[in-house]
Amino acid sequence: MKVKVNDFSLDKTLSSGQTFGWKKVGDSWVSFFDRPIKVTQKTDSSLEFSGSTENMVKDMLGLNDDIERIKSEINKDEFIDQAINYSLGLRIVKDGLWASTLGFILSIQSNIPLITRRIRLMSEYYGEKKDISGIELSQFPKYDRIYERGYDSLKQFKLGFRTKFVFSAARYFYSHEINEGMDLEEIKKHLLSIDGVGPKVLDCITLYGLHELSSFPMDVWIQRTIAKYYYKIIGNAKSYKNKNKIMRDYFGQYSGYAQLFMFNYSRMNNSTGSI
DNA sequence: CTTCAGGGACCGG
DNA sequence: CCGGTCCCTGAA
Repeated sequence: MKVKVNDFSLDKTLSSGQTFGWKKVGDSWVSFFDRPIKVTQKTDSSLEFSGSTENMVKDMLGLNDDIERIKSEINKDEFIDQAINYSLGLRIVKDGLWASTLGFILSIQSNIPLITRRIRLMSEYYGEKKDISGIELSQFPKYDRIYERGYDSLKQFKLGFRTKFVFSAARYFYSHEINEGMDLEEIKKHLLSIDGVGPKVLDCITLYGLHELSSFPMDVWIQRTIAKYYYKIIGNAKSYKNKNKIMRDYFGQYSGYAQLFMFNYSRMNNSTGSI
């Protein structure tokens, strides 16, 4: 099936470090969260997909966002204007609660290639395997499998201090009902009670997992960037919470896109974060 | 060989 | 609010 797109780059979107559940095979990208999906960008304005409905695929890839309006709303200054122009085609994904929780716990003190590899190895061990038109896919590791196979099984992935975080998250999802239909504040409360989910990881989960576009995760790169270019509005605010509020008030309801563009832009000159 | 930083969280003071 | 510590990997 085909879908028309504009201002969209599948490569940029899926390799930008916001999602770790997609793999590039040839010219296509494949994922296996709940079901196997294959997406190929044919031209700048056309996408081909299989394995899911059009609306589901568009939802996962941020294609239902009014990108033109978003860009115009967050374009508050010259710096963000540069970041926007540098990030043409980049969208915010929607990975769902569990996938983003696992991904961003694994992202703690790590770089993108390392996170991607951890997810791949875990998928091969925990995930169901399926053969889709010649491509063998392993399912994204599910929390119930992780929990049931136990803590010791996790050690083989050498996650360091993240091992207990991952297990804590798996156990929490296993024994609590959390879903996207719940009130956002209630979801946040659940997530924060997981050992390994702090303010930054929480913001990543709401932004890239739930597609809550007003979230503004602040990693070390964003913190350096705002210290350099936004010191005037940051003032003497120091805590994560205070700086976060200032930036969200500044960029508004689509702050998340400002964050992604800034991250993408700041990562440009960084070798360790390269793909 | 050693050193150091990588999309932080947690704990103690 | 601040500083130390946590585990592992890859680059220098």
